[in-house]
Parts: sequence; structure tokens; C-alpha cells
Amino acid sequence: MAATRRERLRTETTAEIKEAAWAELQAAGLQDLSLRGVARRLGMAPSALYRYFDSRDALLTEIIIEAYQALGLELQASYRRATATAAPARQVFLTVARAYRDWAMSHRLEYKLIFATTIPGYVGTDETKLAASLSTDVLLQIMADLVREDGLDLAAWRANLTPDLSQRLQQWADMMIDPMPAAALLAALACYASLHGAINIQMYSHLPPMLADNEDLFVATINRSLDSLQGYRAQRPTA
Amino acid sequence: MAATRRERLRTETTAEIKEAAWAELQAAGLQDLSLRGVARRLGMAPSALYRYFDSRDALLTEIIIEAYQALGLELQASYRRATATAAPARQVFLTVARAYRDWAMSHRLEYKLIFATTIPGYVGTDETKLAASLSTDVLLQIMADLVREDGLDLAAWRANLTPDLSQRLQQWADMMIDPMPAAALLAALACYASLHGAINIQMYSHLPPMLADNEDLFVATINRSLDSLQGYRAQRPTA
DNA sequence: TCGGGTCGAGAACAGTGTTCACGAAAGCGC
DNA sequence: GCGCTTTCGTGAACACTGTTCTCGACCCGA
Repeated sequence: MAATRRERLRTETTAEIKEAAWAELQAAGLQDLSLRGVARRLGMAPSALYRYFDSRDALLTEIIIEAYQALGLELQASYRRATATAAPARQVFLTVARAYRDWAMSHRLEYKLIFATTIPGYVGTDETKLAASLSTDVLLQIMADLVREDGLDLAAWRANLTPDLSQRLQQWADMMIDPMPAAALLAALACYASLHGAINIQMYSHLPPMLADNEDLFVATINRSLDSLQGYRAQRPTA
Repeated sequence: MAATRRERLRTETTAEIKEAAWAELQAAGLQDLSLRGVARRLGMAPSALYRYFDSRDALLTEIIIEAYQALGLELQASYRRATATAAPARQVFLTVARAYRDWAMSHRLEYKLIFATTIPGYVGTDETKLAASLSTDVLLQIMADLVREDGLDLAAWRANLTPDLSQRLQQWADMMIDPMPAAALLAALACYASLHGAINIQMYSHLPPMLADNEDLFVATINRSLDSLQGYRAQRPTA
């Protein structure tokens, strides 16, 4: 941790590079982050960047990880804020989900970077996994809260488990700090899928114009997803 | 339609080019479809390709559209096969959903092309919209079938509609050949989101290894999604 | 003060998408 | 059949790109 002057300068310029790269990314679009472009932006020779990053893809990877972390931290902050008011888990979920969507919509490029970029080198590094878990942990936490509050219709979810799937889910659950039943994990995944899909639909706008970027639509589907978590069913109206 | 010899040759070689481009794409990966590469594959000069396609991106766009159409046709075929047996709509949905997933999993590259590629020129062409509707129409059709069979808990869905959202959905529904209630449209969208999300989760493998490529997991979430459509809770009648 | 490690610059190489002028071939009206 | 026009493919060229290498200039600890 102790910083020799050299190290300090090094981390400083790597930060500057990443910043410039980010600006370049936003200006030039996703596909062509030009290394020479960021070099130009910094007023240095293109080759100089190789002192800090092994390749163009390495630089891109780092940026993606940073975006990932930003999302994760945002969600965690949202979670903390929501739970601070001692709200029921369902409401917490809704709040976090909205935070998720808000972030995605106001950081479209980052979102696409995170979820739709296949980096040639296929990063399975610990760093990305850590960044990813920042986000997913929040969801799992909420699900655990729901279970604790008995707000989850576990029976309904259990009904869809095959023995093999149940075992695999359990296997995963056992690796977690705060284990939860396989059925709850299934519910969490389904919820995540729904959340993710709802955002994607708007992000890549396969919707007619009057529904594009519609928050009500998002909230409605998420609410319905929550109904499904809890086994809620509308009372058949008298009519 | 009548083919002068010239026209025939022309469409013939454009097909050849697309085929070669596809091969190149699969060999070289998504990011770098090299125009020179496909030219090499065909034994022609790179510049010759410009007689057939305005640019590299135009070629890519055409390929994406073809992939899109392939998916749509596959789904429609699956739908026809499923309905031919006079099965209930719920089962039809499940069958088509599986077909969707199967296609995605066995055509990963195509799937990513379709849903995660932002072409610089932003294609809003009629051609892509038509290709897209091939897929979505199937889903809407099933949803209409469900409504007709009274297999949809419309009240539950209506409960999440705001007046504005309801109006917008209705506005969309009115444009369809076979109009349906706004609540049903909301259900369709939620279902689509869920479906899409469930596939994406596996596609971009943010799952631990024992759950990667797990079909049971997919079927379970889809089944649950269907429960949510129909308003079932806890034990649903076993088939 | 003196070396070894680090940094940045510049040239170079192999690619890339794209343009353009030029011949060769094909089709069409006469 | 002959000419003219349109189409097709070529090869050279331009402006880029990522990446590598060499070569001085600098900082820093000994």
C-alpha cells in the first residue's frame, strides 16, 4: 500500500488513461474504442499506453469491470437506503429494482458493456466475478429477507423442481454465507431473469414507440413478478 | 420476379457472399468480420464486394436479418407443430419456449448477433421490423389463444395497470390484427421478458458451473412464469 | 555519482475498410 | 452483325487500426 513516488505516479496515469478511454468510448461508440484515439486525447504516443495495459482488450476489460462495480455499488447503496426505513422486503425489492433500471437507463453504454460484450480473451478472472457478485449478492440478500419474513410461497416454487435441479441449486446454496432453500434460489433466479429481461426489452427497444422507456411498464411487470414470488392471486372479482 | 440472366447471377453471388461472410463470422468471431477475409474466402478482390454491399456494416446487417428470420421461422414452425395436436395453450407456450431456448443455445452466435449487436447505422428498417415480428407474433398469438381459452388471470394483471399504461397498451393492441385486452398484452410482455432473461442468464453464463446450460432450470422458471399468467398458486393440478 | 529500471517517443509492420480509375465482359437497341 | 451502355471485377492507393521494437531521457536507490 505504501506509495513510492513512482507507484503513485503510475496509478495516477493509469487512472487518467482509463478516464480518457471512457471519454473516447462515449464519443466513438462501443465497437471502436480506438487506442490511438485515447492516446491522442492524452497527447501521448500510442505505444506509450502499452506500459500500462497489455492490449486494447485489456484496457476495455478494466473499464467494463469498473462499470460493473459502479452498478454493484449503486445497488448496494440503494439496498441500504431502502432497508434503513425498515420497509418490508417486497418494497425493498421494488426500490432496488427501480434503482437497477434507473442506472441501466442513464448508463446505457455501461449496461451494454457489462451484459452484451464478449471480450475475445473471455474473462473469467476473479476480478470480474467479484464485481458481478456485488450486484447479485444484493438480490440474494433480498430473497433471504423475503424468506425470513415468510413472504415467499416456497411451495409454489418447490413444485417446479426436479430432483436433479433441486440438488444442483442446493449445491450452490451451500456455498453461500447465508444459505437458503433451493426453492428460494430458484425464485431468485426467476426474478433476476424477469428483471433483466424487462430492462433488456427497453434497452434494445423492441417495443413500439408509445411503450419505449416506460417506467410504469417496468414497475408493472416487476410487481407481477413479486406477486408470483409470494403466491399472490387476485381475488376473482364478483363480475 | 422474372429473372434476366444478369439478375439471376447477381442474386446468386450475393448469396455466395453472405454464405462466405457467415463462415468467416463463425471462424473469426463476432467482433471482427473481416471484409477482406470473406473476399479471400471467395477468391475475389475486396473492392469487388462493394458492388453487392454498400459497406461492411451493410453486409453484417443483412446477415443479422437472416438470422432473425431463421429464428422467427423456427418459432412459427414449432408453434404450428404444437397447435396441430390440439394441445392447451399453456403447453403450446412451453413447447415454443423450449424451441426458443434450443435455438438460442445451438445458435449462440446468431442469438448474440440478433439481441446484442448495435450496428453503427442503427437499423430501423422495415426489413428488420418484419423479421422481428416473425418471432413476437408467435408469442402474441399464444397469448391470444390463452385469452380465448380463459387461461389468463386477467384481473391479476389488470391490478398492476396505471391508467396511462393501460391506455398506451390499448393503443398498441388496437394496431394488431387480433386485438386483445391491455392486461393480456402486459402479461405477454412480462412473459417475454422472463423468457428472454432466462435465456440471457444462461447465454452470458452468470451462473455457477453446475447450473450452466441447465434445461430444467429454464423449464422451471418458465413454468412458474406460466403459473403467474394463470394466477395459480401452490400446488397446481398435475397433468 | 553512477548504473538499472522505468517511461515515453518514433518508426515500422501487418492488418483493416473504403475509394477510384481502369479494362473486360455482358446485354441491348439498331 | 455492330456499337453503346451498363455491369462486373481488378489493383493500386489512402487513411486508418493494434502492436512491436529500438532508442534516448529520465527518475531513483545505492
